[in-house]
Amino acid sequence: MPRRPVSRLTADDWAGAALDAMARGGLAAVAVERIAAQLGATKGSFYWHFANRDALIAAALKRWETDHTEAVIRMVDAEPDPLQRLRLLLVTVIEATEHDLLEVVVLSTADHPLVAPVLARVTERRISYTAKLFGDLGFPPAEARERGLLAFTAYLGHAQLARATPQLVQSSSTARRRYVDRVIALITAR
Amino acid sequence: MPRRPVSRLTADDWAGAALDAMARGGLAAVAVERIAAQLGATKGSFYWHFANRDALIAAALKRWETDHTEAVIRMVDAEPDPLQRLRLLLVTVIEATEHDLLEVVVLSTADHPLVAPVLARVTERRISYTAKLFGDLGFPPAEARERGLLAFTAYLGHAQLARATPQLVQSSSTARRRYVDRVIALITAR
DNA sequence: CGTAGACCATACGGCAGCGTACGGAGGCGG
DNA sequence: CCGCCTCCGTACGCTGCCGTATGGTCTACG
Repeated sequence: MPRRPVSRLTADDWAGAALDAMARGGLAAVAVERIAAQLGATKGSFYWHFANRDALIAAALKRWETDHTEAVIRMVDAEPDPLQRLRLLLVTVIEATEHDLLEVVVLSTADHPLVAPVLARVTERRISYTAKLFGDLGFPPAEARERGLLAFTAYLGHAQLARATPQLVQSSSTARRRYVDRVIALITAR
Repeated sequence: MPRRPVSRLTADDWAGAALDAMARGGLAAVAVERIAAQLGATKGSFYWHFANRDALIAAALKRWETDHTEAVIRMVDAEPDPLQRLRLLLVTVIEATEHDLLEVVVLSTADHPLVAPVLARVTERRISYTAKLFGDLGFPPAEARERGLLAFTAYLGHAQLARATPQLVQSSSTARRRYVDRVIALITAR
């Protein structure tokens, strides 16, 4: 079993550093030389592990795709009560948008050719899971899908609003809870 | 009264061209030399009218701020019936996001230092107007504000969804109308 | 111990974009 | 007709970034 020396870097190290840079400065911050410097290496190392910059972006996005969405779904799905599941999901993801810049950065680059397909998959996965939650609440499939989509747009809108006017989005946990309660009340009304 | 010869350009010409470029390729497309070429001029002209690139971006954003938001508000405000006013607003802005890329481009650059303050002002203006519409419907001020904010996040979320997964957002006018109806029904429920 | 291969640093070429220097054209008043 | 002021084209330097070429170093392994 080969032990990896600290001085050597793996492709995953680069992908992780790329995600960090992306969270801080957007897709434009994923620059080979800058990340190399911040990693204490040079481009020579990078171009050994990756063909080009696009390959790095793709790797970072793949990691984001597998790590974030599925982890949240697994965590939420452990909650037994259907209504509490929905509430837990909304609270979790809305809270996440306030410290996890990555979410909103990916959103802001939706039209990038490398981002678009990943984002489309993640979005579809999230909406269908949310729709499933409404199905668990007893709504028929079509209706569940529609309400799930509404819940998702409420989430997206809140995330965007937090960026556009942070001062309007009170970040206290009670305020967040009130917002979620309001959304849930409206969106589960029969 | 000095007549302006066609060969000469004004600062407003540059701002307009910058908005066009921005609508097509985002903030990164607002490049001095590229816009100059597309305008049939060179940088020499540009740096006579503007100090630097940031000044051009600022001018373009100012024009967007004054032109778009107020125009929509004036148009919507001509509708006499309060409920129809709300419906007209939602239909108009949601439809607008499908052919007016500018909206969503500005959103996607929310964290840019030049964009942030403009976007904050525009957002606050829009939310407060939407809140006023709910006030017209008879809701008390605090409640109107809260519902206005919800309506606005529904709009933002839909705009983001249209970018993330265009295939999920049916662009037919009837589908759009159904979505708006659903949102209004939920959001005006007492 | 020695060699092959994995890994990386250095150096280079190229491109795109910003900003500056400067000269020239063209209208307009004197 | 002449000079001035406005406006613009040309040429240049600089920086940041991508990608390549090439040689060096370290490690596993025979």
